[in-house]
Amino acid sequence: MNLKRIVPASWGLVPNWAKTDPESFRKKSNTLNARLESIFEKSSFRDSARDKRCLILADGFFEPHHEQNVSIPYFCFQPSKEYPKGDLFLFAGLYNELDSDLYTTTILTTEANSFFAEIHNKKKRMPLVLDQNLYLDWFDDISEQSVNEIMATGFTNKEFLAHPVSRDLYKKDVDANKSYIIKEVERNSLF
DNA sequence: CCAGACGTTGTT
DNA sequence: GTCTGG
DNA sequence: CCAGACGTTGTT
DNA sequence: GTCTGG
Repeated sequence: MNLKRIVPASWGLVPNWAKTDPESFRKKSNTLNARLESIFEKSSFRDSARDKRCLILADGFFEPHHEQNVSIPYFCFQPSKEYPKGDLFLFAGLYNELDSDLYTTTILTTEANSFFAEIHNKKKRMPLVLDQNLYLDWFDDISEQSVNEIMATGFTNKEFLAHPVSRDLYKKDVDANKSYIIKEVERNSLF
């Protein structure tokens, strides 16, 4: 049985071979996300895909919705009875240890399901939000095949909601956690 | 073969 | 360290 | 996203 | 026209 614990990690996985100079690695390579279709092939992710899988806590995220050549950010969240404005969920991700107790991490992305394809209608990708029933399996010492199986089928069945938010989100240095940012904006919404 | 990348997303 | 690109 | 390529082979 | 690279 693996030990699981919640630890802080910096966003942007740094693989072992780049540990000597993480800053220059991150300048050249954006590892904020990893396409799950290729994590076992990419040199930056392969080692972590084998034995450093993790889950990342969140209560919402933004996806761009394109309409008439303009991008409108949508706040996506998972309401529950207890937390109608957005309950916690877990992204499937990979991590690596830079130094003792200093971690870096990345969030897996996959082809959007029908709900997220309507929102993220250009690239049609979405983060892999893992089904509760697979949290433990994800940490196990499992084969590449099993990992692929979990990734292919493991997106949560719980309902997501989404609403448009201010384009201020795209301004430099804006704090996406400010309440006005996640507030729904008035517009002729598709949803 | 050797040099260079190694990654994803899409606003300003 | 290993793969990709020229 | 926009600018630029759009092709193949593999030695010293 | 479409893909690739930055």
